[in-house]
Amino acid sequence: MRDRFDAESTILALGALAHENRLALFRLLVQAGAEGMAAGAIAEALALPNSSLSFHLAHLTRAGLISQTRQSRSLIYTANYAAMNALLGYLTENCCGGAACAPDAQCEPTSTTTQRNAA
Amino acid sequence: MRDRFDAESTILALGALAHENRLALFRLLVQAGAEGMAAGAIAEALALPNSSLSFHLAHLTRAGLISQTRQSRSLIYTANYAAMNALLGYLTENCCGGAACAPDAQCEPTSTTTQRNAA
DNA sequence: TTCATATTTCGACATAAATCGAAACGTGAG
DNA sequence: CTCACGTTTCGATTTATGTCGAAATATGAA
Repeated sequence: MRDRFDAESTILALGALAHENRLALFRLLVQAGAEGMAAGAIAEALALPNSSLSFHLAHLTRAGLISQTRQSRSLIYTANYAAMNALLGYLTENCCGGAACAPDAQCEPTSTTTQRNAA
Repeated sequence: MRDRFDAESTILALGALAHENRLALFRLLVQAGAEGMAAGAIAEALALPNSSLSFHLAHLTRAGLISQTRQSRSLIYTANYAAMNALLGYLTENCCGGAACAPDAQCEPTSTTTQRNAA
């Protein structure tokens, strides 16, 4: 994943997060850390019908904020911290005058297992 | 302006910024600093019809990201740095696991005149 | 192969967002 | 008062987004 966003990627990411269910979904995946969560577990946690959830997952994926890996029958989704950092980077650099802003907000997964974020 | 955002304000602000014209508009106002810009000047800079611009200005205002003051016949719009900081604060605190994030991105207007941001 | 499970895609619908000309509004000048 | 100016609101239209059941796809088990 690229670690800098341009205006277009930024709009895509902002739009992806600018929705009640998707913001909650992304936060859930952030909490879940590097292990991620299966679609079914997410649907249950957020009390969403599978088809609706799938729609939102696709939206966040398109924006590069989350990614997918298959684990047997389940599809595991994980938050993409690099993309989140890129988004914050763009906002602080381009929407705060560039001047008096904190250089870069840097975020890392609260990794609980052995796997690390290979984005 | 409140200096912490909750999920709802965050969604509103994200949605406001998640649009080509509005992101450009907000950036323009950030560059303009504390002096702000008149609606007409913005319309010209962004090459937008007045009515379209007005729609976007209202959207950003509703989200608390910009504010309005009258100066004779003109309406002057200025970026609301406090709101931007609140947004960044929410994102770093709630969407980065809270843990390994930079404490708070803090942004200040690149004030060129004597007035300061009284938000 | 046949079946159950996990998840996505499709289709139909409802709702919200964006666009922009024309008309209305507020403000100051003559 | 009347007029010009800067800006917003209105109205009509187009386009995009969100929702969710039902059907389709992919994986693994028996």
